[in-house]
Amino acid sequence: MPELPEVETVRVGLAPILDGRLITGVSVLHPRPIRGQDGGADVFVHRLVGRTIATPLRRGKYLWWPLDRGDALLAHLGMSGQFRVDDPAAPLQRHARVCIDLSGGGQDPRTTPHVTQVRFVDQRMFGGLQVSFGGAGLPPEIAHIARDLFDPELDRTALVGRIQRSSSRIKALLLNQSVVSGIGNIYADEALWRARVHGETRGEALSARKVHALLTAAFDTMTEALAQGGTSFDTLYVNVNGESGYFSRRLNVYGREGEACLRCQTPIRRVAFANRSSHFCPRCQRRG
DNA sequence: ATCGCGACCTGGTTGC
DNA sequence: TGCAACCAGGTCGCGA
Repeated sequence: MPELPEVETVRVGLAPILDGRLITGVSVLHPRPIRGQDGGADVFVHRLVGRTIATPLRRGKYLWWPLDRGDALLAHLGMSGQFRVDDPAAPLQRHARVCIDLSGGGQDPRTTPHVTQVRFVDQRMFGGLQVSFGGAGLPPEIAHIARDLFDPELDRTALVGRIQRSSSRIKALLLNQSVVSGIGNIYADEALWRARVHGETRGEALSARKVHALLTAAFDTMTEALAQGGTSFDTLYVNVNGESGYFSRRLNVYGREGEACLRCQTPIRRVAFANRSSHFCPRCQRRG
């Protein structure tokens, strides 16, 4: 569910809560979200308690909290994962899976209470947490994840070239996290609509100019979504305070099957694509 | 190299 | 009202 703008909203929300805080306790309420942890819950807890956290980082849809010995708590929200910041005495959310107690001063003691609990809440449990030993840089578990469009070190020319050399369909390339990360089904459909590209066009059939326009469309869509606090259809996606974003009001094609295209009034179509749905305008977005 | 598919999960909505 | 089928924004691994 959460794509780059939603994960970045969570990262920004967590930053002042986590930076400089000490982990005083961890409780694993369900084993599923730490399935990737070698050694299971005991090791997970042992490696976190007593550690100090730095500012959280992100690549694509992955988030990690650097810890004081060069390792990190690596997290993916999956389809329904949330990080919630609560008073430890507040009632547990129904799908709370892991609770992490923090103490010590945050950056701003007026807004960060002395004792806080960060809860990983995940209804469907496609998300996960694990301690990674990658050193200060990118956790090795996500070495295959390409830079995202918000990454200042992204080599856009190389990315355009990679896309143009591929016989894959452009929507599959946008969704492939080892090509460019952070884009999921919603923003892929939105970017393709904005750039007037049919998702089944092969990468090799697109001009460099068109690929650039498509990447710019994806970047702009995600930038606008981030400014709105992310996209949400319901309470499944929320920020660290449990609030939903407003970008769903601005979606141009996603979820608009049968409704008029906002450019040409042609009814938006929905078709199956790689085990999910694609939404597009059959007039604005012609196959290449 | 690429694709479709199933698996991993829960729960809300839809239709009979 | 009950119940089954279908749907959901992600990722991984399999076999073709």
